[in-house]
Amino acid sequence: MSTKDQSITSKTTNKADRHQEKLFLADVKAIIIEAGLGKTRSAILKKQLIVYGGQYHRSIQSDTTHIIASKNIKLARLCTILKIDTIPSNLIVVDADWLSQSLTKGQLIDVGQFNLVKRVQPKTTSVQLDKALTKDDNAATLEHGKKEQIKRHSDASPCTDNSDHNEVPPASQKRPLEEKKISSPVWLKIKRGRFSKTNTKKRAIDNSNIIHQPLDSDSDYVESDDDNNANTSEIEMVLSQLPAKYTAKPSSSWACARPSSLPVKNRNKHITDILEILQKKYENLGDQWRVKGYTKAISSIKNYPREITTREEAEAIPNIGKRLADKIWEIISCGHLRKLDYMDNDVQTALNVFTKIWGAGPATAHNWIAQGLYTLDDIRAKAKLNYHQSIGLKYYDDFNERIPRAEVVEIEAVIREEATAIEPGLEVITCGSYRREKPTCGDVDILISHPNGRSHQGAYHKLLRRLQAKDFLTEILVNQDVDIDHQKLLGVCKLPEEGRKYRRLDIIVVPYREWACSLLYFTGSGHFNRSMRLLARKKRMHLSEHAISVGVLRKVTACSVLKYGNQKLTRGTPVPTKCEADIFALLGLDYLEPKDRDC
DNA sequence: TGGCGGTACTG
DNA sequence: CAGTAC
DNA sequence: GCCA
Repeated sequence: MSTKDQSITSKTTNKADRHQEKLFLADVKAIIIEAGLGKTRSAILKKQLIVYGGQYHRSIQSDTTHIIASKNIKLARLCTILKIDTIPSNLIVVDADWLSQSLTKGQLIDVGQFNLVKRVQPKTTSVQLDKALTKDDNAATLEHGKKEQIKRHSDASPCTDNSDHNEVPPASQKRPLEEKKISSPVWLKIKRGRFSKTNTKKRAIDNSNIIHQPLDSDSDYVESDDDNNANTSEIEMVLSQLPAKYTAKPSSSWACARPSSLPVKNRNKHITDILEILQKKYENLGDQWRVKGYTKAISSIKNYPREITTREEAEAIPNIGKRLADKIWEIISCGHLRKLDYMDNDVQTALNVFTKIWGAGPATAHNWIAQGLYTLDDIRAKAKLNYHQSIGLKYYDDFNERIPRAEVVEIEAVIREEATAIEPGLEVITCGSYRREKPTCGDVDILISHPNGRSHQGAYHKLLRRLQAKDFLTEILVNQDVDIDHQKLLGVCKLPEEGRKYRRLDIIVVPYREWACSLLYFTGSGHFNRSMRLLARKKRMHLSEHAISVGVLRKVTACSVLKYGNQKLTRGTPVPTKCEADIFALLGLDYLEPKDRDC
C-alpha cells in the first residue's frame, strides 16, 4: 500500500518490453472443452488465449499443459470428449473462470481454487460436500453441486485479489509509463452540467427561523434524558399533519431503508471488479453522473444474492439498465470486457495516482498529463501546485493509508481533552466511517457541539490554537468560519510519538439544534446520505447537514401549501430534531444503527 | 429529456 | 468562474 | 450510467 507510487517513478520502457509483458499466457498450452461453456465463450477464450501468447490444442498432445472446462462438467463426460480413461497426471484441469479472470487481470492468477481435478480417480463418484471441500482431497470432484459452487465463490477472493480496499492496481501498474502526448484531453469534451448552477448568492446559512427546542428561558440545560425518543411527541405531531402518502414507510428499494448487509456476500465479484475499473475511468474523466450511475449499479450487484447468469437477470436488477446489462453479459460470457483493452492503461494509471493527491481532481490530473507528466516524481519536479496540492503531495503516502480504529481513538482523545479543557460540557464525537464501525478509516471526522445550545461558540478558535500549540494540528487546509455558530476545519494532525503518520482531520462545530442532522450527515455513508436526501425530497421535505424541513415546495406551484406552526413557506419549515432517530421517524424509516448505514 | 445535494473554499 | 472537497 |  505504501509503495504504490514507486511503480511509476521510473519511466524507461520500450514497446518490446511491453509486448513481452502482455504475453502472460506464454506457458499455457491448453485444450478448451466447449461443452458447458458454450460456443461463444469458448471461442472467445480461445482467441484471447492465443492473443496473449498461449497455445490452443485441439487434442491432447505431449506438451499440453491445461484442460480448460466448465466447472459444471462431469468427469465422465470430460473423459468421453477427450477419448481417454483417466486424466493424465501432468495435465491441469481448470475452471474456465481461471482463464477469464487471468485475462481480466492481465496476468496469470493462482490456479488453486480453480483446479477442478486434483490427481483424479477416473471414476465419477458423487462425493460428499465436506469431503469435496477438503483441501487435500484427491478424489476431488467434477460433480459440483450448487452448494459447492457457492462455497467456491464465497472464498474466491483471497486468490483473485486479497485486498478488499481499492488497492487493485491496474494490471499494468508495475510497468513504467511511457511518454506520450495526448492529442486533445478527452475529458474536455464532456459536456458540462447543462443547468446554470442556480445562482447561489452568498447566502449565509440562516436557520434563524428554526423552531427551537423549548430551550426554556435561561436555564442552561435542555436535559436530554439520554434515551432516543425524547422528541417523539413533537415528531409525531408533525407527522400527524402530513398527508398519509408522505408518512408511509418507504420500500426497501431505498438504500436508507434497509440495513447495509453484512451477511450478503458479493457473488458477482468478477463483474463488479470490472465495473469498478470502468467506473474509475469515468471518474478520471470527470463524468460525475456516469460515476453515480455505476456506483448505484455496483452496489445493487453486490447486494444481489445469486450469481448473475443471464442478461435478462442482470437487467432486472434495480439500477441496471440495458447498457450495463450488455456489459455484464459480455463479462459473464467471455470473462472480460473488450472495452477495457482499449483503455490507455498508462494514462489511467497516472490519473489514478494523481487524483489521489488531496486537492487534485480529474481536471488537474489531465492538465499534468497533457504537460507530459506521468509520475509523482514528475509532479514533484515540474508541476505547478497550489497550496492544497503541495500538502497533498507532501503527505501522499500517509494520506492514502487507512487509519486503524485504535489510532482514531487516540486522535479523538487528544481533541476531547483539549475541548473539554476549554469548555467542560462540549460533546465530542467521531463520525464518518469510524462511527460506522469500519475497521479502518480514511480520515477522522470529529463533530463538536454543546448541549446548552451556546457554549460551542468560541470554542473552535481556542481549540485550534491549542491543537496547534502542541504541534498536533500541523496543517490547516481549509478553515471555514461561516458564522458564530458554524465552523469547519479540514486539516492535518499527527500524534506526538516518533514514527506516527500524518492524518487527515476534519473538525466540525455546530449549534446543538443541528446536532442530529449534523451527526447523521457526517456519519454517512455518502451513498446513504444521498438516498436519504432523495427520499426526503420525495416526501416534500428537505434534508441537509443543518436541518430537516417539511412542506418544501421546490417549484412554486399553486398547490396546497403545507403549514407548520404559523409560518407559510416555500422553503419549508425546519423541524426540531433531538436525535438521529427523529429524522428516521420523520421519513417513516426504521432507525438504523450507524454500522448499518454503510452502503 | 432532464435530474441525479448543496455549500464553501481556493485561485 | 472552474475545480475540489465535504 | 439509471430512472421517471
